[in-house]
Amino acid sequence: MSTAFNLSSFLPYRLAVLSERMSRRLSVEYERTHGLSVAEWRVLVHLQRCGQVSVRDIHNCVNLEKPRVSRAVARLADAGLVEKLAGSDDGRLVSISLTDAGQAALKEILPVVTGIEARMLGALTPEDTAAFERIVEKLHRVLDDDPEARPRSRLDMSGAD
Amino acid sequence: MSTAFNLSSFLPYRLAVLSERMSRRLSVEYERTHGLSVAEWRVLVHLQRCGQVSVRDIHNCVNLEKPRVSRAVARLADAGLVEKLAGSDDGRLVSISLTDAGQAALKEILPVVTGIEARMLGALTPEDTAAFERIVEKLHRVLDDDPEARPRSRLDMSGAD
DNA sequence: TCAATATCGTTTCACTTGCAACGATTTGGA
DNA sequence: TCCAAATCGTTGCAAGTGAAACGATATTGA
Repeated sequence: MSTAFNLSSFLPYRLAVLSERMSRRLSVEYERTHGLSVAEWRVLVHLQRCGQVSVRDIHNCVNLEKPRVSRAVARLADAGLVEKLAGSDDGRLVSISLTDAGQAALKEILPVVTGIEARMLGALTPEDTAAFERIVEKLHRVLDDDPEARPRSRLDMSGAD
Repeated sequence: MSTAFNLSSFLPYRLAVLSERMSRRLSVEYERTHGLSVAEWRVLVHLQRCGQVSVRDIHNCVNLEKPRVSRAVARLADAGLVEKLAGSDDGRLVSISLTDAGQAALKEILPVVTGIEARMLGALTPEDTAAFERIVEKLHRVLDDDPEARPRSRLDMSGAD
């Protein structure tokens, strides 16, 4: 009775369960409509935002391991949603960008996905949303100070620079 | 400029990134010290709480697919941390319980893991913690009403019964 | 009673994943 | 200049994963 540990109120577990459920809900959507995986979805979104980027850039920005990015890009290129160009000045770099088909796909997916997010956010009060931001950031900060934790990618830093 | 979608402020993404980082931080701990995976860790914890249970029970309670539970239990049994007994009345059921070694392992791991959690919670004010609970529950409720979302396991229901 | 159905745990199969190693290219220093 | 070290993207490999199928056992209904 001293060691009564309750998994269902354990912070990391609660976060994992909610996150998995939410991610799954979304991925069902773009998997069914466009056959995209989570990694591919993230790559597309990042490309729309940043134009021409390298694998390394994507890796640094959307929290995906380098091989995962490489494979996601390869699949997207096969599907014609993305274009890979040999780097001009630096021969090692690969310049990745959206094709018209890729832009069209995103244009279809984005409203659906943001709609689902809106339904979630709609259940929260403005104070909730603000609190959520604050809490997520605080938890990240704890991990930032923990040498055993993975560093967080730059893009996930919330202004605190 | 109309479709300026920012992944890093997208709710499901933010949740996924934080959750992965936190889970990884924890799993590093019990992986290094006891060679446990996330699934195995969850099974152990559930057993400590519920005594003798079946695979199905675990599956329903700790958000793991059935095959994943089955394999986690098999590995734990090989490692001697868990005991599998043929069901007495119902021949299909398997009765799974902690061995002494399993209890000992948990006794070692739990303080470390709860310590990490405490460091996280320590960064939050009591209001933050309360808000977090409330927000997580609200988001779950939205998914509960979504027929496309996975149902949530009973144990993850927060009192709202 | 006995066949049809449901449930339990395991296994098969195809696929994904991360780590490490690799070849190719570039950079930096002797 | 030229070789060592670093960086980029890819791939080999071993392990993990989910969906579906499977054998075994229980339950249900005629």
